[in-house]
Amino acid sequence: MPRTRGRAPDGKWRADALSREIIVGAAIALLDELGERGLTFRLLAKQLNTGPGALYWHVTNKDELVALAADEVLGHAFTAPPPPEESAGAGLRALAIAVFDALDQHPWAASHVNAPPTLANALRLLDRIGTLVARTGLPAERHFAVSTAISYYITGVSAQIIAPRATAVAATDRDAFLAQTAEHWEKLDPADYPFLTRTTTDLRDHDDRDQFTTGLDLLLDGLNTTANP
Amino acid sequence: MPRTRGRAPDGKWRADALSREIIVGAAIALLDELGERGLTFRLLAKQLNTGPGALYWHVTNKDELVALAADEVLGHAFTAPPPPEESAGAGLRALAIAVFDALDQHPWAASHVNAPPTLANALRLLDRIGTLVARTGLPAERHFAVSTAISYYITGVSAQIIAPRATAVAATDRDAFLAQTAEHWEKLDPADYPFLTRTTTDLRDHDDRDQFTTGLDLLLDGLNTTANP
DNA sequence: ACCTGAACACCGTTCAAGT
DNA sequence: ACCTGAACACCGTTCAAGT
Repeated sequence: MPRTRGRAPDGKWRADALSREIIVGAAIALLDELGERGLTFRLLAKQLNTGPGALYWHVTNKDELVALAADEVLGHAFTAPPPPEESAGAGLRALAIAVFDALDQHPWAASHVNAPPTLANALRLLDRIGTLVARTGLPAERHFAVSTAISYYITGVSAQIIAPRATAVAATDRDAFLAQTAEHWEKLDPADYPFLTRTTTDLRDHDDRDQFTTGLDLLLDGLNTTANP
Repeated sequence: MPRTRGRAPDGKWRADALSREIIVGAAIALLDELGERGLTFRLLAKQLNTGPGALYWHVTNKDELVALAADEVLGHAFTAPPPPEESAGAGLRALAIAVFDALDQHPWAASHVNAPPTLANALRLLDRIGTLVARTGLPAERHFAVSTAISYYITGVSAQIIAPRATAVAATDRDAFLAQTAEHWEKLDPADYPFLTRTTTDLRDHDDRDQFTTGLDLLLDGLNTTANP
């Protein structure tokens, strides 16, 4: 797993040399355009003017490639510098929303951010959460459990909300899908599903980002009352 | 998509007739044993003494088959009848834990419980959550957002916690994986990762179920203070 | 209506061989 | 050290043909 660009035998840089970063970048482009099933080593190799075998010198296998691509995308959440002095709660909220928005741009990525973190940006995310949690009044022995809980919420709930868009093709399909699901709910027996049958308009009209922040704010409220009882 | 067993031309039941339920049941067994990649239409057909083509009469494709299998597994959370009269919070907590435990037994399933729900048991889960949420003092227009938030937490965070076990083979691997990840964290620069580098023992010793309930309790605390300010 | 199984159009991955 | 591309061992899915 080299971290530098290749060099031709004569010692000069090859303009078209492969590298992990170049491969991951091209993979992200294909994933955005064609989804996870559309990403193929043959196609990726063609885009990079090589054979499929060449990629395996830089990347262990497809699972690793997709994981690297997802971590790269997660890193987009950190482009803005962390705002200086705000409350821990506000910092956690801003961080969570930045992650949601980053993953929202690349729907295939959300379900590939794994826990516990081992890749650079996932590590960074948990560390930032932990540092913010440590700033609350919470006893130290609870920092790990609470920080990972928040981290799990961010990536897990983002994946739940965003993943359907990775299957449905375009953004326009979302409305059609929701309308169809709402119709399905309307046909259910109200005796069996009293809640769903009276909630179909909310389903049609809901906003994904609001869904994410609703649960997030409940979680942070709970953190707040636990830390400052 | 037939819901009944097949019948031979002479009108008698065939003992070996296929059905959606039989196929899903056999698929669950293979998924448990071999994981998602191990489930193959050829292998599944062989187990059921048919050819792969026969399965396509009962099931649209592999995605649908795995989704049906996951929903079936989710249904295990409802085997115990809902305890009669408890507080909404206690009911939600018990329900959430029942879902976690059900998915925990079939690690491949967690990441395939999709939102918004369209299959029977996922619908049932959201309806039960909604009914419990309606029992709190929360204004009606917030019921949908809060219920789905809780539902997303349950399935999304369960998937995050449980999914790694679907890749790692046995339960013994978990300790090895955590130890290896902890070693990785220890080698990080404390200047870059102040939180992670002092939290490695918590990582080694944590319990997955506690992780799940920690965030869940924060969320329910938040719900409680929001509903009864 | 339901099942059969060969065939199609792919995959991920490996590896001897090149430079 | 890095790249090439043919070859291996599979897949999911379709479909004409059977009962």
